[in-house]
Amino acid sequence: MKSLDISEVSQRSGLKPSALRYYEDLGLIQSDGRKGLRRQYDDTVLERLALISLGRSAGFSLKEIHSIFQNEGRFELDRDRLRAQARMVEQQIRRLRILARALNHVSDCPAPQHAECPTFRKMMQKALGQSVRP
Amino acid sequence: MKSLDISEVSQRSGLKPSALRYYEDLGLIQSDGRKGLRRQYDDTVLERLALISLGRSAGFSLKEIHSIFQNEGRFELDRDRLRAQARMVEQQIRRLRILARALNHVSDCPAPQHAECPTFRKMMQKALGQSVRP
DNA sequence: TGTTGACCTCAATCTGGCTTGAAGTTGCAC
DNA sequence: GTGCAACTTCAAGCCAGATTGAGGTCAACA
Repeated sequence: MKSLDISEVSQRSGLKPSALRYYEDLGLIQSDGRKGLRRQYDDTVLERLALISLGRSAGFSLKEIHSIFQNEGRFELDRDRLRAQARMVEQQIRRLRILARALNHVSDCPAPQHAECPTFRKMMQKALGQSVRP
Repeated sequence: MKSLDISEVSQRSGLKPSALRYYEDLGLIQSDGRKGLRRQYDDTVLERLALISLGRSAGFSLKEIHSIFQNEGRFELDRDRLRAQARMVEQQIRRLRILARALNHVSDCPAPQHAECPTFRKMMQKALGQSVRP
C-alpha cells in the first residue's frame, strides 16, 4: 500500500493536481490522509481515476459517475443499474462503430460529394436511427 | 431536394432550433436559403446533423468536427486526416469496451470490494494503459 | 535553521455548448 | 387585410468541468 503524493498521482493519471482536488471536492476520490497539509493517496486511486476517465469518455457526467461509486469507496451493489450502464456503453460503442466506418469510408470513397454516395447515405440513415440523444 | 423548415429539422434531428442556429453560427451547417426571414434547409442537413451527433458522442468538440468538414460543405479530402480520426474513434471504442466489461464484471462479481478482485484489477491496469488522454 | 518549492484553501474566472428572453418580423389561415 | 404562431436577431445567462491567482503553510534539503 504505497503512498503517493498529488504530483505523482497527477503524473501517472494524466490529470492536473487542480483536477484531482476538484474530484476530491466532488467526492469522486479520497486522499488517504495528509502529510502535514499535503494529500497522500493510496495507489488504488489510480484505478479509480482510470475508471473515471473511462466513464467520462463514455459520455457520463461526473455526477453520474459519482452515483455509480457509492457506499464509501465500494462500488454500489445495484447490479441492475450497473448492467443498465453497461448497456448504455454498448449502445455508444455501436454509434462509434458507425462513425469509424463513416470516416474510413469517406477517406476511401471516390465520390466527389458524399451526399451523392449511396453507401454513405445508407450509413447516415443508420446513424440517424442510433443517434437520438437528449 | 425537399425543403425543410427549422422546426421540422429540429423534430427530425432531435436538436432544438436554438442549437441549429448555434451550429449555423459556427459554420457547421448551412441553411439553404430563406423564405422571408425563415431558414429553409435541404434535407441532406439531417445526415450532416447525424454525423455531428455521432462526432459529439465520440467526444469530439464542435471545433474539431468543424475542421473535419471543410471545403464548403464537402467533406475535406485530407484522407490521412480522416483515417487518423477514424483511428481515434477506434481507440475510443477499445476504451469503451473495457468500460462495458468492467461494469458487467462489477455487476456480477461477488467480491465485496473491487479493489480486492484480481479480475477487476487486471481490467483497470489495462484501462490505465488505454486511457491516457490530455 | 533558514529558505524554497511544492503543496494548501477559497473565490473568481474561463471555455464549451447551448438556452433564454426581449423586442421585432412575417407566412399563412381565416 | 388581419391576427397570430412561428419565426428572426442579439445579448445575456446557465451549467459542467475545470483552471487560475492570491495569499498562506510546511517538509526537506543545504
